[in-house]
Amino acid sequence: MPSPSPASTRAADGPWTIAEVAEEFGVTHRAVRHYEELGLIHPERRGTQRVYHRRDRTRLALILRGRRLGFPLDEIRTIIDLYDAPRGRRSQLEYVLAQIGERRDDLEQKRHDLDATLTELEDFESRCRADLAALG
Amino acid sequence: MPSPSPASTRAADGPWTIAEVAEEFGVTHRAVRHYEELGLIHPERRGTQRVYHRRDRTRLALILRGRRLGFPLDEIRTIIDLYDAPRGRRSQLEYVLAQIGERRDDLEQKRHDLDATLTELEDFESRCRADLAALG
DNA sequence: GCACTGCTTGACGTTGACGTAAACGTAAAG
DNA sequence: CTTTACGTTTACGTCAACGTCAAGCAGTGC
Repeated sequence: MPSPSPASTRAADGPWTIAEVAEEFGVTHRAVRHYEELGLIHPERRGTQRVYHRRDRTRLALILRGRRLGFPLDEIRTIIDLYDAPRGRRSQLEYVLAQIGERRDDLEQKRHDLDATLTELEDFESRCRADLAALG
Repeated sequence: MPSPSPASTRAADGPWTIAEVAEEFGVTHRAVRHYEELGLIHPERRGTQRVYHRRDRTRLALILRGRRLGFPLDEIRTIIDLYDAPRGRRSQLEYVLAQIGERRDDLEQKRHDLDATLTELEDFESRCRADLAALG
């Protein structure tokens, strides 16, 4: 019977070491530490060592996605911090909503650029395929 | 009668100076020259001065769009050079088509990331608006 | 006890994308 | 003919995002 062995060698759901998360996300441990230096993640400390939980992995995924979209790291920080910002008072909620608006405008600009680029590229591809077909 | 005055003070369609294109595209002349140093644009020279034509402006627009999407400049160069690459021989056409494929994969990955980010952000916005409504 | 392996903290190096300052040419305006 | 407004090259500076040592701590294996 499979007992919930707590000292399993491979941590599938438990906390992770820096090497494990770095490996899993395809970045170096140096990059992970850099994100921490800039305040994008806050892993637990057990003595001197960093311990990563599911929450840190979620943030890391958001960081890397933001990076793929070309956002600078400090902007990424403000975005993901937004999700944890206090929203108890009306003024706080209104601030968060304003920030969301700005971010959305930016993202929609990017989608505009992206769609235009893809359309042009696909047009060009069609022309190339036509040329290729014309060559016999 | 409006004659085709060639010495018009504002060039609406003629060639442009570096200051004009920089102004128009919202970048510095230093940036424009930087793009030239990296081989992304090749303005004409009239003596020592740079003269920009419609072709250069088209390229500049592509450069800035690529930059907004987070592409590095040398990658942007290979992309826009692709549009001018020779496609006479079959092998050349096949190379161009392969390059197009890579670029398209990259762009579609970005669209994936972009759509996911926008969806999450809009979900979050809805929740915030609900919270705000609940506050009276 | 000691080597080995993995993690930690500095601290300096690198690359990309420009910024900035110096020093000089040039052409129209006064 | 000098001033003013742009334009040019050359060269070093800067900032972000890490890379790359160097040197030390900490549990583990024998």
